[in-house]
Amino acid sequence: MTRVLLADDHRILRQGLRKLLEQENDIQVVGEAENGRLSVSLASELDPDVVIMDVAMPDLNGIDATRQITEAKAGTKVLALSMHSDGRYVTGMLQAGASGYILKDCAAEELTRAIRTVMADQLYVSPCVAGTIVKDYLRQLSGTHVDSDPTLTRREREVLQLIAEGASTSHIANELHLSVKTVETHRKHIMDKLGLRSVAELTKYAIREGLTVLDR
Amino acid sequence: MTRVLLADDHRILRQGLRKLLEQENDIQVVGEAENGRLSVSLASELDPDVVIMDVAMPDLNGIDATRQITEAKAGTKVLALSMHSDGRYVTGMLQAGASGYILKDCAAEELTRAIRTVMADQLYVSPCVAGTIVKDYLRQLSGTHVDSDPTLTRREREVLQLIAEGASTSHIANELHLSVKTVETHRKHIMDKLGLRSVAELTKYAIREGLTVLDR
DNA sequence: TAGAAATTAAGGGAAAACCTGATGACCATC
DNA sequence: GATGGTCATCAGGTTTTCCCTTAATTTCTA
Repeated sequence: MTRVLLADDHRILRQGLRKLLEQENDIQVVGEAENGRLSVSLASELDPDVVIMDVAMPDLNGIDATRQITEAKAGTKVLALSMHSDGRYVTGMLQAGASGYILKDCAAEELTRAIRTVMADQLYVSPCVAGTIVKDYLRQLSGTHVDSDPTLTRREREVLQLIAEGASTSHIANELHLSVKTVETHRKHIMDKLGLRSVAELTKYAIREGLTVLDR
Repeated sequence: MTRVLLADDHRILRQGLRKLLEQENDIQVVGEAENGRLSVSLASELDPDVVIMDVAMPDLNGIDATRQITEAKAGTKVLALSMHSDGRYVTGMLQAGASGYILKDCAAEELTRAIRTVMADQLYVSPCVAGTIVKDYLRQLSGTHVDSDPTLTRREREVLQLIAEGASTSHIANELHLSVKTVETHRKHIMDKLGLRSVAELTKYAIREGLTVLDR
C-alpha cells in the first residue's frame, strides 16, 4: 500500500485528488497540507511514501519544501504537480529532489502512473514538460552556465518569500520560530547579496524568481 | 437531477470535481470544458443547469464566457470557481451574470451547497469573498463611481509608484517636496483604500496596475 | 581538521510606521 | 453663501522596524 500526502493550497483540489486516488486499491491518502511548511512537518510526522507537491504555495513554496523533505528522509518521494511547464519550476523541483513532475492538466491515470513509477525508484516527467528539460539540458551543455545571481541560502529564500508575501518581521519571526533579530539579520544578508535596498525591490525579485505570485 | 458542466483548464481538477460531485445523487456531470470558448459551445449544446466556471482560462476567460452563456440562455446558472478573492474578478463574474462565486480553497460540501443554492434561484458567495463585495458595494453607495481604477487619487498613485519603485518615505517626501508626515498619510490612505497592509502587497498591486515594472 | 559559510541572536540609536487629530483648498449642489 | 464632500497637507506621540556591530554555535567544505 502506497501512502500519499497531498500538498496543495486549494482544498477542493485536494479533496478531488483524494477521491481519485481512493479508487486505487494500492494507494492511500494519509494526509493533506495546505501550504509548504505544513507539508514538511506532516511529511516527517506521517512518513508517507509519496508527497504530491504543488509548486506554488503560500508560506513555503513547493521547491524549498521538497528540498527539506527529501533531505530529512531520502526515502520519501516527492511528485511535483504544477500548473506551469516553466523550465525554472521543473528544474528547480527536480534539483530539490523531486522524483517526478506532472501538470495539473494531466489525467488521473497519469497521476497514478506517476505515483507507481516513482515508487519503483524511477523518475516520471510529463511528456509535455520533458521537452523543456531537454532544452535546458542542451543549453547547459553548450557552456552558458550563467550563475549571475548570487545564491541565497535556504533560510534566506524562506524569509524572502514571507517578506514578499507581505509578512512583517515579527510575523516572520513567529512563523519560523526565530527571534525578530534573526529575521532582521537574514533580511540584511538578502539585501546585501542582491544589492537591493527596499521591500519593494525584494518583492519584485521574488516575483521574478517565482518565490511568490502576483495575485491576492 | 441537476445537470452540471465543468469548465476548468486543469484536467486533474475536473476529474476530481467529477468524482466529488458523482457522490451526490441529485447531481450529474454532463460535460467538461478545458477552456472558455469550449464551455460556451458545450453549454449551448448540452444545456446544463449549472456551469462550474474557472475565472482564469485560456482562449476565452471565465468572465466573458459567463457573459456569453447567460446572454444566450438566461436559465443557465453559472457558478464561478476561482483561486482569487480579488474584488475585480468577483464583481466581474457577478456582473457577467454568474449566480455564485466560491474559492478553490473551499470544501467539497461548500461546492454542492453552492450548486443547490443557485439552483434555487439564489446567489451563493463564499463567506471569504463576501467581504470584498460588501466593501465594493459600500464604496459604490458612497457615491464614487467605479472606474477601472477605483479610488486612488492622482497624488496617491504618484506616491504608490514611488513606493513600488523602492523609494523610502523620506526620499518620496524630498522628491515631491512634501513632509514625511504627508507621505505617510498618503501611504495609509492607499493601504486603506486597497485593503493592503504591506509594501510587498502595494508593490504587487502597482505591478498589476502598470504603475511600475518588474525589470532591473 | 582548519577555515568558511550558515544560522542564530543581542544592544542601541535612527528611521519609519501607525494612530489620532486637524487645517485650508477646492468643488459641487442645494 | 452655507453645507458637506474629497483632497492634500502636516503635527504629536507611541510602537515597530531598520540599520550597524558584534558574536556564539552549527554545518559545510576544502
